[in-house]
Amino acid sequence: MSEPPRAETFVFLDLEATGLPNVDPEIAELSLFAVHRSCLESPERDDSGTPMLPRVLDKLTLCMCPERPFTAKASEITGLTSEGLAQCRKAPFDDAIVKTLQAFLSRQEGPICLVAHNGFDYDFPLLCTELQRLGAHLPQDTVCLDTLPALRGLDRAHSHGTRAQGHKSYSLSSLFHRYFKAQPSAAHSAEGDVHTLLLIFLHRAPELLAWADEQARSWAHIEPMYVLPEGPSFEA
DNA sequence: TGCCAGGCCCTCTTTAGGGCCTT
Repeated sequence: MSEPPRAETFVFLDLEATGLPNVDPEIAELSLFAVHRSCLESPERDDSGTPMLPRVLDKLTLCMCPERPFTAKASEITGLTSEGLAQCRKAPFDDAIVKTLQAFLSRQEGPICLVAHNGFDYDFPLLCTELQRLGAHLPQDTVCLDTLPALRGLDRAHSHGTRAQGHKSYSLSSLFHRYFKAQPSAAHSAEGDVHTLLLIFLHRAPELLAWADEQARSWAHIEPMYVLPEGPSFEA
């Protein structure tokens, strides 16, 4: 198998949605932080040596009102409700969102690598579902990196089969706590979780960049989480 | 009443089971 193209921009991504894959969820909030490769290769650090967020950072965060209801748990942890989003006159994930997303990505030097935690099983297929519903596409050379299997794989390689890994948690908050000895801020807001994800990435940037260069998957290979039933569309 | 993901990983494994991870 040939190696993926070397990404020049990494777009860190998180979605908040109406539930888990078992309920065919819809996106209610998305957040993207775009960081050029050069800023990840040599991150700035504070006096204690902790990596800091790059100064040059494009951000995009949008809320949208899904057509289907939130599960109780999804509303509880995200703080989002259909009523609240509707009250603020938020439209669903529509063509305007797609255009904004595409414009955001077009500002970044390609190829782009989308980065999400558990992205292969959640964020990427869900975003793919919403884009497919609208007949929209991302740049053809876009690739994706899932930090969950990447970090597990890196740790496994380091442990050399000594079973040192045990039952270590690889949730976003557990990783952050392990690396920074602190609780992540604003958990389960899309922007908060992207912030946490980016700091986790920076903590192990050289390894993750090398992982991405070898193992990032083409966006074209991402399958939608679910396919919406065929039905008449009365939209103009 | 029953509806209620799924691929990956670990171990008390491989003829399997259970938990993680995302909202």
